Amino acid sequence: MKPKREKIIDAAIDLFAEQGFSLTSTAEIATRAGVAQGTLFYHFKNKEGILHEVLHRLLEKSARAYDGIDSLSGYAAIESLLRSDLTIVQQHRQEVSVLLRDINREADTPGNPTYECIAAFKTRKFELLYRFLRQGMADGSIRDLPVEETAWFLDAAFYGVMHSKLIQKMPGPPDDTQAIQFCLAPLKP
Amino acid sequence: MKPKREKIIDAAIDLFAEQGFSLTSTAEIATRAGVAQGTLFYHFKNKEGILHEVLHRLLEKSARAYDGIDSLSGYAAIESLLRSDLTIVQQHRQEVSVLLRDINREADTPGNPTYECIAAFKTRKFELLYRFLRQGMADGSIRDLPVEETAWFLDAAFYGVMHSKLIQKMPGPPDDTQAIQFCLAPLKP
Amino acid sequence: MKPKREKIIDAAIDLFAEQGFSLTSTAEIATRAGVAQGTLFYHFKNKEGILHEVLHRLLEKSARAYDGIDSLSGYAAIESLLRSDLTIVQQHRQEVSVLLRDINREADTPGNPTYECIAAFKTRKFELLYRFLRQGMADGSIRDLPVEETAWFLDAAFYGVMHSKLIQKMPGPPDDTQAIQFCLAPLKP
Amino acid sequence: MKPKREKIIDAAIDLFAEQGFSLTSTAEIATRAGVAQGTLFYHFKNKEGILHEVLHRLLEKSARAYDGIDSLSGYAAIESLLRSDLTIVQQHRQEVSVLLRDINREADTPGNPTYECIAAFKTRKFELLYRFLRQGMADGSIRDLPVEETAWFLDAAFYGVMHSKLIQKMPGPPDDTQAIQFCLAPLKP
DNA sequence: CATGAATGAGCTTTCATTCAT
DNA sequence: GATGAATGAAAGCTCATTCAT
Repeated sequence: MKPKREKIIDAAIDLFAEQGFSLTSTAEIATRAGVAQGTLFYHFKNKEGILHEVLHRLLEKSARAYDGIDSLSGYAAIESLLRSDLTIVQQHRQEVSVLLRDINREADTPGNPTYECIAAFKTRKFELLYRFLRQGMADGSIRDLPVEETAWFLDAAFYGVMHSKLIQKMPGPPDDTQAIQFCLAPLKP
Repeated sequence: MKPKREKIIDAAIDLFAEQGFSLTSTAEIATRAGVAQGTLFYHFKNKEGILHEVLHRLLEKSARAYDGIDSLSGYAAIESLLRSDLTIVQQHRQEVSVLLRDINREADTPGNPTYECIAAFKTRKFELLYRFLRQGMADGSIRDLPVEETAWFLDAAFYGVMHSKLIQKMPGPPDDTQAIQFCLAPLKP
Repeated sequence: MKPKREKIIDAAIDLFAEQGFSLTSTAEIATRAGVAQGTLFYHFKNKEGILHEVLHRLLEKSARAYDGIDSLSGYAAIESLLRSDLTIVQQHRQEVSVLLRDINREADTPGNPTYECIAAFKTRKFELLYRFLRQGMADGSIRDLPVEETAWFLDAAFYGVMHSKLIQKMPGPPDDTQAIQFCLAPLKP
Repeated sequence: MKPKREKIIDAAIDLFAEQGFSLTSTAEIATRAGVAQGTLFYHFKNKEGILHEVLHRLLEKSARAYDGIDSLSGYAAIESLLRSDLTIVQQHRQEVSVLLRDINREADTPGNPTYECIAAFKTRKFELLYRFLRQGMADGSIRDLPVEETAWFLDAAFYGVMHSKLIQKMPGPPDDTQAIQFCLAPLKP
């Protein structure tokens, strides 16, 4: 049988994804996981600790997935980066939903470990976006644009697309490939 | 002096925008508004009722602002629509922050009046997007694209841009005009 | 009918005196006071706040009672001071029990308002003890002794006597007058 | 290496002395002792059991130390008895702190083994005090006083002195010899 | 001997809401 | 119109203790 620690995480992911962090009670998590309330606090420091573990795992994996991207045209690298994110989303719909819901969450203040976790990931992502954008402008695969603002838009648009799809569940979304093409449209020379 | 009802709404807007709905207590609203706790429930059915009024006013105004848009090329109409939203954002930063924070909020379920309010606005917005996109493809100002998916993207990207700016407060955002150009890039023939 | 705030304090005094602060639950206080649990936290910031009010009132009264002492021989002044304390004890057995029990209590750390309250009282008491001891040595009613150490002993011995009587409930205590004579024995010329 | 049982007791003594019994958790004891939580309950029936062992050892030793006192003037015997206690305090500051803190503790009710332990020690101590006081009054080294009340005061004053010094940590204490002289002052003929 | 995962009763506190005035 | 005292359900969390290994 799965260890109880994992059962807690699984239950929490589902509940956080459906209802958000603050509307999910620890009692609910315990019930869904099939463990006693106290067991949550044996395995995790507090409720926040469960969220942290979920997001930490997700962001670690996301960041590692960026490592493979390389030696392409700048445009193709950007495209790969978005595809990499998309793959994570497909594999971890629920966890990503948790992230999207609670990225701008309560107590999400510098010093908070989860905040730092997210900030570190964002920093890494923007480093790559900057590098690839510059590379693309050099190799001609991307047209001339202000690097910082463009990276900002790519991140924001991708966030919006994922949020509309996973959280707001707006009907009639484009398929993933097309969504990426839309986001990348401003880069085309 | 301002009627207490308005003072409550003003207080609630600020607090919801800063902290989100669920982290703001009714006691906090009462204190900030300078009224007694009971007064909130004299003027509003419940806490949700305050939020509803805030969002209702905002969405009414946003929808009315769409009325002026007309008789342009399809592309220019879409651009006007986004500019209209942008104007609202500039005039009502705080209220928009509330909307963005809590659009995917607790109890946001069909039947809930606030949900219906948002749904009605979205329906109206998409109607216009569909019409203008078709118009633009007919008049040649927009290249040939699947209407529904494109509208979906425009809405999602705009949401992402506003969220990054107002809620996540990501550094280095493009200015408003450029942000709109980025969103509209896929439409260019 | 007594206001609920007072009923809470009365209930708390009895329970704290019997069981000590940390072994008394807020549920118990509420039940004994005949109010709902939430009512405690409407009237007091937290459980500690109730204790603070109890001790604050007691120490204020004790300190005020010192004001009458004056214009006697040093020895008689010291005696009056101990009698003053004794009168408070007789009038407020339960509250004094709370103080004796929890004077060396949990979280009783500088900065804590209750701690400061007790510290201020002790400072006042020692000021008087010092003054009266010096006066007594000058007027010959007290024999020559190191002032600081003697005051320390008077306070400690009186504490011990009250503790044995009220908390430890040791059998066979001397009557109050005799207890005071015992404490004062070292002062006799 | 020390057996784990002893390491647990050592850890408990320190923690109980610093924080008191009820504010010290078994988890804390286990950590400080470097053993697993379960190990506590292998060696002791429950948390109370650890306290019992600590106090039992201390009181045994204190009582044994009384055995040497004899064949002196009554006054000298009383003085020896207090000195004996003082020696124990010097050798076992921490354990004595535990006793002073928790002598009037939770669940300290007849029937409780720790209570009986303390009661037995007190009985023994008072037997000696009575005997020595009578002896002193007979041999003229102590002036005529009611035996029971005087013994009561000696115990209470000594308790107060130790409490002020070890627990309340009042500044400016007399040295040990002087403290004893103060306590004994009422006995002087 | 010793472990440590697991428990569940109990704790203090928060808070939206009610209602007599 | 407005108040504020009062409520009670529910929250997150602690902790002594048990038990299979």
